[in-house]
Amino acid sequence: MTGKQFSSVWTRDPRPAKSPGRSREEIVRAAVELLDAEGLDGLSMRKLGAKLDAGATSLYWYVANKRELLELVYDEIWGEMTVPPPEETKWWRQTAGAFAHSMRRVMLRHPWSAGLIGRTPALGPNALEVTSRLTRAFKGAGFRGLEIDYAASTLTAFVFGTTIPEVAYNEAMARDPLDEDSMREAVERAAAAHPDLLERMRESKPADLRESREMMFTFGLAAVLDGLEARLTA
Amino acid sequence: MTGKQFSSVWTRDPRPAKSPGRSREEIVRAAVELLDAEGLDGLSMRKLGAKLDAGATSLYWYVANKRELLELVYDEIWGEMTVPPPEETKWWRQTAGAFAHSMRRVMLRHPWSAGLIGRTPALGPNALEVTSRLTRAFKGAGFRGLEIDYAASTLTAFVFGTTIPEVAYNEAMARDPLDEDSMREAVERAAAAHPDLLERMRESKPADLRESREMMFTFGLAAVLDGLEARLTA
DNA sequence: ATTCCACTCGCACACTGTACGAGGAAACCC
DNA sequence: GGGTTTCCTCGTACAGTGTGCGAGTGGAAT
Repeated sequence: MTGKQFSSVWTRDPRPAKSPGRSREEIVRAAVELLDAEGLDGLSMRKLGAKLDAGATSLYWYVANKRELLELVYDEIWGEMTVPPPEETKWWRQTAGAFAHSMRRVMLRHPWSAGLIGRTPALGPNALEVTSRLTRAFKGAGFRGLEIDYAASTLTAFVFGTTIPEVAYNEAMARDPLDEDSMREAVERAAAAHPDLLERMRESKPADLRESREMMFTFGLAAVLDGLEARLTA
Repeated sequence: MTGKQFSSVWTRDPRPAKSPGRSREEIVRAAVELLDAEGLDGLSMRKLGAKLDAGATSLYWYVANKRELLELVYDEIWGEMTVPPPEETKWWRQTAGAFAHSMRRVMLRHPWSAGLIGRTPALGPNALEVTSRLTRAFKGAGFRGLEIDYAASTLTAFVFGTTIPEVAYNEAMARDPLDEDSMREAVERAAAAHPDLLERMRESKPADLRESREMMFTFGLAAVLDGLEARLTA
């Protein structure tokens, strides 16, 4: 009553798509390819049109605007996440952990997704399926009422809160590769006034960056799951 | 050796700023005002110039490019976070919790910061000060070596992983206010095939959104801190 | 008086999302 | 057959973006 109607791609019915000319699926597929190749900023309606041998504005027949296109593409991401059906899993931590790792891997595989997650409404069928499984897993764990949502939110918040900086670093590095040494030196200079930070930096070798992130992730994940479990017995 | 030099605003020396005409501080202050008023997309060099009675390209004397400007305003955000010096705090959870709440409040106060956190290198003096205090707090808690970093990262990942969706929702709502009922109905229709999700939705009243978020945050924060504490005694 | 430096800024370029409306092509009805 | 309607494509245009370039200005130092 107070505002205008909520609108999303998932709200409206899609175009009938009778003729086999172009279709939403085709457009979304091309968009994902473009995004994988050139990142979120690399996706423009003109480029996407060109990739499909179409005029830029032709796409607007299938999609109301770019935001809607992104909503569609966003749901593809959720489709790539593998969450074992909680009913077939003995331990809820197994479901939750599998989801967390899968979500992180998907984000690293499609770095542009980091710019969408959390900012785009996740109402597509794939997103709902994942959310449903997660909900069932936490319910099966023993959470009740709102705490089911809280627990699920806490887990996903950790995953993408951790992964966004990773992705950002990767992307920046891919855009223009930086000299590791000069970077390290610059950071050390900036942190000169903070001996504790310098100490921390010296202890983390730059070589094992990939492995170090993996360790960081499993450490944090274990902590989050432990913390959730603690909330159960309380 | 393998790439080019790392460059950041914090790497280079700022302009001498002799004449009292314009200065970095003034520009950054105006940029923050503009960002608060119009959001991240609302900040353009032309608008910022106009606000300062200057041509758009005049700003490029003080700042190499827009990214550098954003690095500068980004550090302002860190400056607004209040972290009690860990040496004066009895319990590390107090420091960590205060930081978490403060970070969230700052993000809610400056919604545009959500688009910067995690994507922009946090090398400004304010960011370093906060990081240093956090490091000291976790060290004081008993963490050793890399786990100090892991613990701190886990905490901040949770905070901004949780807060980004909040901010995104607020911003979308501010941009064009939506009818709560139509939104709810749309979501219910989308989730029609998932009875567990419908059940969850019906249980959460829309009225107490603000309070519900607060509860969600304290729930998740407690879980994360518990989980970290568990890692200590292991 | 001349040179130099710190600074300002207009113009231009290539790019963005998308509103609009003119067209084509095929499918339907009489 | 002709006429009308529906689906679909796309050229053009508009208002905006970051920023490279080079010309210009005012004051201070020589």
